[in-house]
Amino acid sequence: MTTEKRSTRPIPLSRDRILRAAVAVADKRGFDSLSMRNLAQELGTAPMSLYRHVDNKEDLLDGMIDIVFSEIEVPSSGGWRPAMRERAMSTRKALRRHPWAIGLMESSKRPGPANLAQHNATLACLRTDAGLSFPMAVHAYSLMDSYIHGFALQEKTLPSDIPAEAEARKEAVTDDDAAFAAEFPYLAELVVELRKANYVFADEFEYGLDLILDGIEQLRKRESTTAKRTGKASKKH
Amino acid sequence: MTTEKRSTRPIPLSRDRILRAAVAVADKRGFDSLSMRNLAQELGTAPMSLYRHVDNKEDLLDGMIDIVFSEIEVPSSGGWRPAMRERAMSTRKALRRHPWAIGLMESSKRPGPANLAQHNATLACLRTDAGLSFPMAVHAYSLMDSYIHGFALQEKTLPSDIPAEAEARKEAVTDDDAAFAAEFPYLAELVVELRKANYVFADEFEYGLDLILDGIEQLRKRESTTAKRTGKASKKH
DNA sequence: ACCTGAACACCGTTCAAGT
DNA sequence: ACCTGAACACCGTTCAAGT
Repeated sequence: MTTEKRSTRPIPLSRDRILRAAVAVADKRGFDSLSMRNLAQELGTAPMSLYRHVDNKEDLLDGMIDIVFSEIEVPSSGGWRPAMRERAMSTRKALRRHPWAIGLMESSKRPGPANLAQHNATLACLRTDAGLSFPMAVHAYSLMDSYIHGFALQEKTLPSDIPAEAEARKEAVTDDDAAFAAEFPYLAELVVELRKANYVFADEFEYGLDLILDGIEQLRKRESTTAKRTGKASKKH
Repeated sequence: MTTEKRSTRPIPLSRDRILRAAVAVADKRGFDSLSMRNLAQELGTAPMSLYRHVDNKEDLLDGMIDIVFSEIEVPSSGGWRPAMRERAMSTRKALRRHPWAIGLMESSKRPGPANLAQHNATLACLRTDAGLSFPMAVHAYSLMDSYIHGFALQEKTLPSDIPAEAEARKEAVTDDDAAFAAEFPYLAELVVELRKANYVFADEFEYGLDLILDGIEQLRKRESTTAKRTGKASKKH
């Protein structure tokens, strides 16, 4: 009897359950098809029932975004470089799982607890483990996150693993193959070369990431030698 | 009389006029408030009249995006580095003017002529002026565009010129200032330091850009010495 | 007091009725 | 043949009517 009752009204609605369902819908059916009505149906309730646990759709999105942040590994100890590298890889993986979050993670007017914890831990890593001055830590942070989110953005909309140009050309072919090659010779080369090399854009990520980490490493060295030269005045900045 | 007639039916509708009006609406009133109905009203026509010049809303967006591409300076000759730098700055400026374009420029399934010309010229610059091998040119391209678009993405949604954390903290203050500083000490430091330094996020762009250009410069050097060592075999790759 | 169906002001797009 | 108003299937959210 208790079982029967449970099957009729399975699980009580809660903010957490709503948020997780919303993430699942956005992942599975795409962000555009996530609507309050749609979500309510998924949960077996009326659309208006959601508004008891969620202020409005913006609030719903804020909650969803913090779930994504909670899936990103906080930079561990054991050297700033592997820690920052791991964080970058983890962020990219999370954004691959939840591509709809890419435009939204930077905005969120009232960042959730996971968001704050993630940012705090990353700053701690750059300041303490990497030993960067405050302005340098901000430079490094901005640079890395721009790259990570920008890469995720490019990756999101690439039709397959072959860049958009390849697709473009495939359509242009119907018009005039030779004319395309004449007008855009370097794009034509791109298509041929990428196909020849069995290119996968996804592999590009680590290449750029390591180049950036090298650059930050250079900053560190430059800064620590300056610090030695100018004495403890450097600690101020 | 002719004047009177012209004032009643001012300018005939055209694809170009529709696209420019759409860009203006998105710039001025925000992307979310750009609707076919809204746009038609702006142009003084019925919503359905637009469909004579535009397949659907997706087609409209494709056209708008190519207008943005047309505003980006094609990399000029005179050294790969200033050329690529100029292109980056120009792209960032265009994305600042049209923030709604950020998520969309990478996607566009059928890239427009300005898009193709821009990509072709950039590849030409990397291959010919910078003298990079094909795979290295792709690395450099992916890296730069990830950074540029990622930065634009961060910049778009930052409430003011002060990072989101500052705003977050401002709200957290109402709760408990000391508790926030205890839980997120590095974020608390961030807020204090940024305010002290009169920090403007916009200035961050060139710092990261130059670090990346330095990295690409390194790649070039490494590649040209390898080329010397291994002879013309390097030309193959 | 709590919950929620109907209603409102919007969408993009189809389609048939008007010229 | 061309153009376009009404209509359709959707939105997020308000609000008053139901319990």
